[in-house]
Formats: sequence, C-alpha cells, structure tokens
Amino acid sequence: MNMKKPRLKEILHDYQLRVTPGRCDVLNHFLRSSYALSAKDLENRLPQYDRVTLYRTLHTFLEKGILHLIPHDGGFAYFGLSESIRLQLDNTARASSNTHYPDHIHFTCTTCGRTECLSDYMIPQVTLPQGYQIKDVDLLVKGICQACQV
Amino acid sequence: MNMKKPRLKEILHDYQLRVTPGRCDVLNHFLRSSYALSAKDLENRLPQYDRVTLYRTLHTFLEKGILHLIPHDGGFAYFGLSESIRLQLDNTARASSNTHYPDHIHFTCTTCGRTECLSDYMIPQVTLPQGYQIKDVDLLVKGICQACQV
DNA sequence: CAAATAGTACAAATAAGTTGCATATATCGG
DNA sequence: CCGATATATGCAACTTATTTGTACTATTTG
Ligand SMILES: [Mn+2]
Ligand SMILES: [Mn+2]
Ligand SMILES: [Zn+2]
Ligand SMILES: [Zn+2]
Repeated sequence: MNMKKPRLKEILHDYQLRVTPGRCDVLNHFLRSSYALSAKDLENRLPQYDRVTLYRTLHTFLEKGILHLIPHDGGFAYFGLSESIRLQLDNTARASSNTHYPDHIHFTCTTCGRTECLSDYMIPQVTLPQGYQIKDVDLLVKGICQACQV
Repeated sequence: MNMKKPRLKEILHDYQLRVTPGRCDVLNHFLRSSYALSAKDLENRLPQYDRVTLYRTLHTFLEKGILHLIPHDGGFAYFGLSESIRLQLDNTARASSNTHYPDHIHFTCTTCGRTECLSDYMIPQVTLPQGYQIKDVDLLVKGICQACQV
C-alpha cells in the first residue's frame, strides 16, 4: 500500500496519450480509489467534464491497457486500474519487467455496493469440456466485504 | 441428454404460475435451447408477444427460480434454465430431491457468440481475504466453443 | 360461469452508452 | 515562442436495453 506519489503525466506519456486535464483527473481518481469505478461514478466526481468525454476517456484507457473492464450483472460497466500500473507505482521490488500479472478475482459487496479488484487473489484453474479453447476468464464474487461485517 | 417431452404446464403449476401461452412459449424455448437466451433472442423468436411481456416473463421466471441470470460484459442480460428444471426433465436416476446443484461455469464463444451453461463443470473453490463473506460466485469463460474450432 | 386475481399490450419514460460534427487544445518542428 | 497538424472535447441527437403506468384481457377457482 506504500505508493510513490503518482506521476499522472508520466503515465499518460508512457501510454502515448496526450496529457489533458480530463485524462489526468480521471486517472487520478482511479489511482486514489481502492475500488472500481463506473462511468456514473466519474460523472458524479468530475461534473466539469462532459459525459461523452468521460466515456471516451474510459475507452481510451481500456484500449491502452491502463484500465480493465470488470463484468457486473448490474447492467453497467465497472473499470479498475490495470495491475501493471499498480505495480509501477508500488515501490516494492516486485515490479520487475517480467512479472506475470495473473487474472484476479473481483468482489462486489452487497452491503456497500462497492466492487474491488482482489489483486492478490487469482482465479483458480478451470476445467472445460474437451475441445473448448479458453481465451479469458472472469470471476466475480458477491458477498459482504471486510468493512461491512457486523 | 435423454429427456422426457417437457411438460410445460406442469412446470408452471409447480412454480405456482398461471399457465398462459406466452409463458409456455418462453419456457419451451429455454427447454429446447442448448444455450442461454437474451431478451432480444426471445423478441426475435416470439414476435407475437410484446417486448414488455417477455421482460416480465423473464423476471417472473427468475424470481421463481425457473431461470438464472448469467453475467455478461456485453451490456445486456442472458438467462439460462435452472439446474433443478433440467434435472426434473432428465429421466436418469440422479434427480433425487436432495441433489445439490453446484454453481456451474458459463462459457461465451467469441466466434458464434453463444453463451452456454456448462452444467457439469462447476466453479472451483475460491479463496478470499480474511473477513470476506461469500454469498455467490460467478465464473465466465470466453473462448472458442467445440463447434467453432477450426 | 362469474368474481377475483393476475397477465398482457401499448405508450411513454428512463438509463447506459454512442455518434456526428464543430470548436478547442496539445504537441511538435522551426 | 509560433503556427501547423493531429487529437480531444462539448453539445445535441441517437440508439439500445430495460422499466413503469394504466387500461384491458385472460386464467383460475368455486
Ligand atoms: Mn480488477
Ligand atoms: Mn447457467
Ligand atoms: Zn461492503
Ligand atoms: Zn462457438
């Protein structure tokens, strides 16, 4: 959890993106948030930007791999920071260039409504019928988060 | 795969639902489909019913446990028959009343676009951080299905 | 078969996300 | 620093999925 102060401009440069106030603000919110954000969340937190700009920024960040999409059965999309960005900012030694970033579990709390990336909890190996080829696996757990326990 | 001819009316009765042509047709489509269906799929296959009726039928079936919701990152919902209904219709001996219906894996083929319930492939045990309480687990695999392999 | 209850159609609304286009801004070479 | 170029933004309008209200119709039950 011990992070260097984020270098928004550097991150955007690294991903060959122009540095604009909107992109810096959006990225900053993701860096400071311990849980996933939806387009609506950003709209509420950054009302100075047009809805469309926020959607386009999210798409751009997805394409570049700054964010990942979190499937959700609530009819809208959640986004989380990519692991590579978290590791870049994490000043421990494990951010080596050949680190493998396994797919992690996503958790949605039915009490507080928050969706988290459980970055240290990876998806177990799955077995499929013969002849099925796996490209991507998503695992979403619903339950009660630590903070919401009675 | 060896099934008795479905008894639509009996199923609806069992779930304390009035037997209407719309519900029979919707249920019949699920019983005959080997993959999950969306509201739009039903709209296309059953154009004689109003969109709203189909949505309300899906909700009713979800509430009663005839169908289950399949999370999907494509912006709309898919539905699959519940395991209990499949087992009721399956004339093997395993449909005992105390059978456990484990959560199964869902598969979406990126080639043909179909989403299947892999009823015989259950979700492996997941480990979460201390203090997290699990209520429900969904696992969605994307890849290429058997029929779509080159 | 009639009363009670529940289901359906149609119109209209809402919510998430997208597209077209004109304007504004970031970047880069000079 | 400046202007050209490429790209980002804002606004309006659109699309798609889903929901809600309400009047009408069909199913159930005695
Ligand atoms: Mn995540
Ligand atoms: Mn299923
Ligand atoms: Zn919580
Ligand atoms: Zn396929």
